[in-house]
Amino acid sequence: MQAKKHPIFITNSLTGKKELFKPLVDDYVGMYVCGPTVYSDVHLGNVRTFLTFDVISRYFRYLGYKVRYVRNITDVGHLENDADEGEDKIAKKARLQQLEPMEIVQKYTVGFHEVLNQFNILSPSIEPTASGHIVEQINLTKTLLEKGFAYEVNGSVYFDVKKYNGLHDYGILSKRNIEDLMDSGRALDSQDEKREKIDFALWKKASPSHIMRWPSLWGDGFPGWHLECTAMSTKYLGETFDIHGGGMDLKFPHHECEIAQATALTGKPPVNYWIHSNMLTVDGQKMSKSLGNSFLPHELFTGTHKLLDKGYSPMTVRFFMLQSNYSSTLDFSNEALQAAEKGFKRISSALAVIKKLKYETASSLNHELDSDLNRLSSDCLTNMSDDFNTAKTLAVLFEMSSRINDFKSGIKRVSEVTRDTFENFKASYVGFMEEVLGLTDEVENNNKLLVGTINVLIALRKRAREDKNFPLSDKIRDDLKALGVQLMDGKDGEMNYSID
RNA sequence: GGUCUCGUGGCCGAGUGGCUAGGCAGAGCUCUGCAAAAGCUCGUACAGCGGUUCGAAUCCGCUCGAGACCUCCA
Repeated sequence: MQAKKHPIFITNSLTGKKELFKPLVDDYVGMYVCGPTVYSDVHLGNVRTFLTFDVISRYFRYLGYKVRYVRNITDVGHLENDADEGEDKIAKKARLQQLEPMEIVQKYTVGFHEVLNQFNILSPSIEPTASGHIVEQINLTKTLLEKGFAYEVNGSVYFDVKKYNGLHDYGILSKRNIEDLMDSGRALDSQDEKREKIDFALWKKASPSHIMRWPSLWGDGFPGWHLECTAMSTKYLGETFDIHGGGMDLKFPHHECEIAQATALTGKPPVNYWIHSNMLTVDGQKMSKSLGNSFLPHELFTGTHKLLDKGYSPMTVRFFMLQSNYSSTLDFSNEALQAAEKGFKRISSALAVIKKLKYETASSLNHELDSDLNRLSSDCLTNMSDDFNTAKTLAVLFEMSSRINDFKSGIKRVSEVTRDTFENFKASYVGFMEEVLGLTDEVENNNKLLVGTINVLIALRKRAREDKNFPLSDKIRDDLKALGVQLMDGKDGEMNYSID
C-alpha cells in the first residue's frame, strides 16, 4: 500500500480557500454526504456528485486513511415547495401511484444502488435512512426547544433563525446576510405559522390524511428535511467531523440550516471542510428534474436519449466526468462523450498492457527514463492531493500510457530502469486507474466467457496468418469487427482487441 | 432585484504572475500482408478594453456574454 502521508489540499467552500487537510484524529477521516431523496430515478447530474465523493473517499483510503463515509437516504421529510403548505415528496408520489410510501422508497433506493453499481461507485460505510432516525430527530428538536433556538406552533416546531443569528452567523456558508433574506422573496403568508419566513421546520404536524407520521411530544408528525442530516451525521461522526459534501445546489438553504442547527445544539461548528460539487449542464443549463433536461442512466447506455447518436458505457461516462474538476460545471454533449470514449479506450488498453508486463533483469540503466517514470508516479499523488484534481491526474495517466506503449512496442525496454522504478510505476498506474479513479476494464470484468471465446478466435486467426491464409484471417477479423470487436495486430504476432 | 461563479485553440476541458496540460478531431511521416493500434512531428488559445508589473491567460477595474443560488433539486 502507498500509505504515504501525502499532504492533501482541499478547497473549503466555507472559507473559499484551498486549505491543508488536517483530520481531527490522525489517520481517520469522517465524511458525510447528502444522499438522494428516493422519490424518482436518479439522473446523471446526481451521479456526478456521488462519483465525486466516491473518488475522494477512494483516494483517502489509497493513502492509508481509515474512512468512515456516511451517505444518507432521504426517505421522509423532504417537502415540496414551502415547508408549510408543502407535501412530503415521497407521500405525494405514493398518493399519485397509489402505493405505500415505503414501496416508493424501496423501489427508488434499489434503483439508486443499481445505478451507482454500474458506475463502479462504492458503497459508503454507513447508509442511514431518515425514517430510521426519528427518535434522534425528535431528541434534537427537544434540545433546540430547551435551548431556546426553536418554538412550537400548533404541533409544529420551527428553528428561530433570528435568535440564532444574534449569537452566531446565519449565512456563513452561502455568504448571505439575514436582512437580504428576510427582505427578498414572497411576503409572509397570513396562514404562515412561522415568525419569520426564513425560519425552517424541525418537526411538522401531520394532517389527518398524512400517511407517514410518528408520535412525538408535539403530537403526530414528521421531521423536517434539514434536521435528518444533522441527526445522522452527528450520530455516526460526532459533533464535529472532517468533511461534509454535497451538490452545490444544497448549499442554501440545506447546508446553511445544518450548520445553524448543529451550532445551536453544541455551540461549535459541525464541519471542518465543506466540499461542494458543481452541476452537470446540458447546453449550458443545469441538468435537473424540474427543467426536464435530465439524462437517465439507461438512456445513456442504450443511446435512446434524443441528444445522443449512440450509447455509451458507464466507464466512458465515469472517465468523461473525471476529466473535469468537480468544482467546475461540466457540459454534457454527444461530441464530448465521443471524445471521452476514445480517450478512455486508450488509457484502458494501456492498463491491460501494464498488468501483463513483467520486469526483466536490469541491463544498462537509462537515467533519464528512470527519473521520468518516477516523476510520473509521484505526479499522480501530487495532482490528486491538490484538491482531488482528477483532470490533471488523468493527463499524467495519458503520459504514462505513452510510456507503457513504448514498452509494448519495444521502443523502450523495462530493463532500462531499476526494478523499484518499474514496480512503483506499474503500481501507480494500476492503483490510480482502478483503486483511486475506479476506472476498471469493463470487458474483462463483465464477461469472462466472451473474453475466452475471443481468445479462441484469435488463436485460430493466428494460425491462418502463419499459413498466409489471409482471406480466412481477414474474415475472422471483419466478422468480429461487425460484432463490435476490433482486433489489432501487434509486433511478433501479439494481438490486442477492444470491444465497443 | 440581491448574492455568487464562470468566459481558454475546431470540440471537451486543466492551469492561474515568467516553465509543453491532456483528450478528441485535423495534417504529414514510420511500422505493418492489408487494416487497426501505436510511435514521431505539426498547427490554431486564453471574451473585449484599460490598469498594476521587468513580465498577465493568471492580479485589479470596467464593458459584454453565460450560468447558479435566493422555492424543491446532487
